[in-house]
Amino acid sequence: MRDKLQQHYGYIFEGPLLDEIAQVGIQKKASQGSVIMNIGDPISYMPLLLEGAIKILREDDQGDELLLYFLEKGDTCAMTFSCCMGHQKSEIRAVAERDTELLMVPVGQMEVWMGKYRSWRQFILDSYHTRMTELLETVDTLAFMRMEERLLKHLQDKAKVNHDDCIVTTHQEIAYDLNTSRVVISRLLKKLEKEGKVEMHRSHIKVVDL
Amino acid sequence: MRDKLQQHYGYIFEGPLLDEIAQVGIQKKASQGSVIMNIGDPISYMPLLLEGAIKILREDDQGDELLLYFLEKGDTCAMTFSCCMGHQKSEIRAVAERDTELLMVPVGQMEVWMGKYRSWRQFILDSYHTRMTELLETVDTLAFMRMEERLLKHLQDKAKVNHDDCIVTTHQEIAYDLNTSRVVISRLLKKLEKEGKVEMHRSHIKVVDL
DNA sequence: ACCCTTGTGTGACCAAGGTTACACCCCCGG
DNA sequence: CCGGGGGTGTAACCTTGGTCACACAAGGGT
Repeated sequence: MRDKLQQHYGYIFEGPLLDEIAQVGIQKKASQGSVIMNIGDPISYMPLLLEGAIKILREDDQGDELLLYFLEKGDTCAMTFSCCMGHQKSEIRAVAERDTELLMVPVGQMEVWMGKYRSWRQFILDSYHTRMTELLETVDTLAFMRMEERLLKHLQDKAKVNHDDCIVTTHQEIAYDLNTSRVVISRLLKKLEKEGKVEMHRSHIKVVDL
Repeated sequence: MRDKLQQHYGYIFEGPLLDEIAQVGIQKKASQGSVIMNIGDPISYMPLLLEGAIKILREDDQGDELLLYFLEKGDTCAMTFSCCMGHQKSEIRAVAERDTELLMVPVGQMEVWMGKYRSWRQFILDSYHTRMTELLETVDTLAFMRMEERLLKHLQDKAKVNHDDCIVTTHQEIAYDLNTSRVVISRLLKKLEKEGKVEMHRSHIKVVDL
């Protein structure tokens, strides 16, 4: 575990901080599809990604879902800081996009390290910046793109985050992520296939146009 | 100016920091409708709002606009920090919603105060948190609400930020903010009027249902 | 080999909202 | 007092995407 910490965070944090993280951090594994954090959950730990990928979802009161963005190793969930300061409850859902290893740090440490380590402050600010940018991109997507473009972008993003141009999923799953219906996704996928941008097979899709 | 600083930021920042801010800050006035910061602008100052209100807009490459949120006195533009760390260029446009007074702080100071003042760090994190929450709300609006609801929400938000249930604007302006067309806004406003939620007059709208 | 579950394809239809075109009204300036 | 520009109302039409219904196909278990 210390290896992976060193590997993904070694160039960000100074030695003593890495030691502290390793000391207080609780290792956790999440298998693909499992819910790591749900909307309304109280937040007591902040996750650092060591391995794998996570997708962050938003849900409204009718249960409609929307994918916000993916997190990869080296990332953390800036939303969590946010929540530590505010309502203390999660505003989002985090689901393991594939098998994932996390290091859970008690939120109390955040404050302490904030005063103690310059690199931690920088890390927090960087995370906020990255997350802000991702959220902005999400807004752009929703505001300015049509469903067909959103779909293609989603497939490309998903391929990137899994390092595999072959996406194992169903039309229904995609429909949930994009907050639309299965029929619409089937329709548009067909269109994208005719345009030569994807290849469809049962339960998996190959993205040609990456 | 020092009065307003004390008034709106006095309870956040300690005395010495207030002094420093007053010392290096450049006072600036922006009259209603003027562009305070544009997309692509290099960022060298961070604005603190002393008086008035600002609206933050996003634009795509086709020139389509979308209002992200409003800022009021006591707020700052978290996007600006973001930009200070990243591309150095503004990702958004800021327009004075009404006559506004700003205090422009050189971005170099941010780093310095970050190490020096605990209250400044807290302020920056709080700002990020608030902005994050607002952006999330924007996403919700786009993803889950229909145009009629978005319109009503927009009018209510605008009324709040201007402390006036009577909104001076045109249908075209609203259409720009919501990234739709004037015709659609006229149509929906008529509907809202019939439902007793607003009253329409030439060049101004009264929000009944606040 | 048969069923059953899960995943897909498709036609028909509907609703929201975008587009075009044009009439009209208010108000201000000459 | 009349001409013109900005603001608004509305009909007609189109496109996108959401809904419903149902057929069919692939693969796994018994």
